[in-house]
Amino acid sequence: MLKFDIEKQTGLMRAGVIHTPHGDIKTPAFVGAATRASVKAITNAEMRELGSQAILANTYHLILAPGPELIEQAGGLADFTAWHGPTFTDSGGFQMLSLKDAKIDHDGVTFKSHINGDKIRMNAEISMQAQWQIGADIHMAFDQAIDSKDKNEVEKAMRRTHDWLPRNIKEHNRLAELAKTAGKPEQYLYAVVQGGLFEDLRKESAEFMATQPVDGYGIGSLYTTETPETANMIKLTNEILPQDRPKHLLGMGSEPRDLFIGAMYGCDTFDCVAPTRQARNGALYTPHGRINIKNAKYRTQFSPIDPDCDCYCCKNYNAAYLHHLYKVDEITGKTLASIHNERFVVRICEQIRQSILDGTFEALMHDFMVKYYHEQNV
RNA sequence: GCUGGGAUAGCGAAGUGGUCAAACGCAUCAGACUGUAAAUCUGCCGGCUUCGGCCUUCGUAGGUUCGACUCCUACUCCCAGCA
Repeated sequence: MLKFDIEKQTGLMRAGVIHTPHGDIKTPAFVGAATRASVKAITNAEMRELGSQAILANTYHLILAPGPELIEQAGGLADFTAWHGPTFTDSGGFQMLSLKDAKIDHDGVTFKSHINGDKIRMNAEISMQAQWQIGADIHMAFDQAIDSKDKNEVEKAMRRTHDWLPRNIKEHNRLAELAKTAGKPEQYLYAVVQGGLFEDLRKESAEFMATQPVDGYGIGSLYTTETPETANMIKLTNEILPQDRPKHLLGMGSEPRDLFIGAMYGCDTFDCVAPTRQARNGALYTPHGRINIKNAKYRTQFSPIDPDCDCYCCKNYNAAYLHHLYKVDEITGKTLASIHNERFVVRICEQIRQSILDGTFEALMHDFMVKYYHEQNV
C-alpha cells in the first residue's frame, strides 16, 4: 500500500506527504506534465530547481516511442530521464478523448498512431503491463475519458471504466508479485473516477471506486472549474472516496483557480499541460492575471514579468528581453517562460500547503482570486 | 542611346475590361490553448462606420469606355541584353 500521511486536515482539505520509492511528495503539489518523458522546454535539473516534486508521463505516448521495453532496459522512467524523483504515468485513457482516430469497444481501444498510422491496441492489461515496464511510482488505471453533455455517453464511459477497473487491479497485482519476486521497487495504482458532470453518475462512480483495493484515486473527465458544477463534482467525489488515500485531479490546472478549488475540496496532486503549453505560446501567469508576452507593450518593459516571482526567469531577465526572444522565435524564450509558469503553479501549491498548515487558506485564496481574476466574490 | 521586361496594400506575390479594398504567403496587431497528434490554432490586417454600408487606392499625369489594377499616350524609376 502506498504510504500517505495527512499532516493536517480541515474539512475535505488537507496537507500531507505521499511516500514513493523515489522520494516524498509534500501535498498539495503540482506534478509537471512530461508526456513524452520530458517537461517540454525544461530540463529536469531546472524542474528540481523550481521546486517541482514529481512528473507525469503518458503511457500512450511512450508506447509509440521509445517503447516501454526500452525504458525498462534503461532502468525505468526515473533513471531513463535522470529525474530520479517521484513519477506518475497516465494510462492512455485520455487519448480516447483527445485523439480523433480512437475506436472504443467493450474491451479497450484501438488508436491509429499519429506518427505512422500503425494500429495501437490498448486495454487494461496492456496499459498495466506498459506502465509496469515504464516503471513510474504511481500508475493510473485504464479508464475512458469523456467530455460530453450526453448523459448516455457519459454513463457508458463510466460503466466501461468500472468494468475495466478489476482487470486493471488483477493485472497490476500479478505484475506486482512478479516485481516483488525479482526484488524490484513497488509501484502503485490509482483508480479513476468518472461520471462527467452528472451528480448521480459521479456519486455512483465514487461509491464504486471507494470499495476498490487501490492506493489512491484519479479524478477524471473534469476540465475546468469555471463552472460551479465542476467544483461541486470534485467536492462530491471526495466526500465519498476514502479520506486516507491520495487523490489526483487529472489534467486540471488550465486556470490557477483550479488548484485552489481542487485543494479546497480534498485533491492532493494536480497535473496539467497548460503551464508549459501556454508558456510556449506566450501566455505567462502573474499574480494580477495572465499576460501575453508578445504584446507590443512589453517591448520596452525593462523590469521582470513579475518582480515578486522567485523563478530563474524573473530573477534574471526583464520582460523586454523575453518579448524579444518571442518575436524572433528563439527557443530560450520558451524555456524561460515555461520555467516561469511551472514555478508559478508549483509555488501556488506550496502556498496552499502552507496556508492549510497555518489555517490561513481562505485568506490566501481570497487574496489570490481578487488579484488574479479581479473578482470580489469567491 | 537602343531593345525587351517590370512598377499592386509593411514586404513578397496573384489578378490582364465589370463578381477587386484586391487571392495567397510573410510580417504586424490581438485572442484562445483540459490526464499534450499542440513551440499550436483563430481572428484582424487602406480609412470611416449607427456594422448595413460609405469613402480613397494598384508608379505619375492624361485618355478610351456605361465601367480600368486590367486598353491607349506621355513621363519617372527599376531590371536584363545590346551598344
